[in-house]
Amino acid sequence: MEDFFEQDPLTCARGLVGCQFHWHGCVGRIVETEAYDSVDDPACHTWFRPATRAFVAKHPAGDAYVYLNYGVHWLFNVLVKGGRRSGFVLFRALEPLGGIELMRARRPGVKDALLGAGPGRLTRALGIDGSAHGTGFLRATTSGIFTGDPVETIAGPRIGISRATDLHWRFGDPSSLSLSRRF
DNA sequence: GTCATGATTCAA
DNA sequence: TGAATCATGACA
Repeated sequence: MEDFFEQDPLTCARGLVGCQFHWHGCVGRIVETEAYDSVDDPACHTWFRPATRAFVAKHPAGDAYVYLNYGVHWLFNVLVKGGRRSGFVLFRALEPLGGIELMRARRPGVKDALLGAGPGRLTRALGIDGSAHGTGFLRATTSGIFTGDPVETIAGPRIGISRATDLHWRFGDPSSLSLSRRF
């Protein structure tokens, strides 16, 4: 699966929709992603953060890039490099498939379909925080990504960014009930 | 729909 | 020192 991330970010982001994301006892179906290009994408952290450019240079494809957004929520990305272009894929939403009890325990009172319906909710449901940053989670035994059944995947503008809003680099399964927002 | 929340990075 | 930031939940 590591060579999967040796493509361009758009191909990776689109191809991940419908895949299964395993994370230390929990499993979810990825239903929403976004692509970021490390070179000519003003919305990518590499555009304005030297530390992120260093991360791209030092880490292999498939390593996790995790950071705290708005001082409140951890966001989970995967490094893409080695193909025609490098960048990141942001995991924005997933449907719980396994280990749901663990997710519920982390988010008391939240409906199952909403446990992973957003990039911040996703990390909280899975228990992801800064300790996952820079790890090669694809090579671990209790985490990884596996192909699932093919699904319809559509594209739309990325969410929450102020630059390059014309690029339709958000991908998702429009039939999912666990999207962070409707397409 | 509005609004408060509040860590980290980086430039000034 | 301060501006910017790939969001969420509570409330009306």
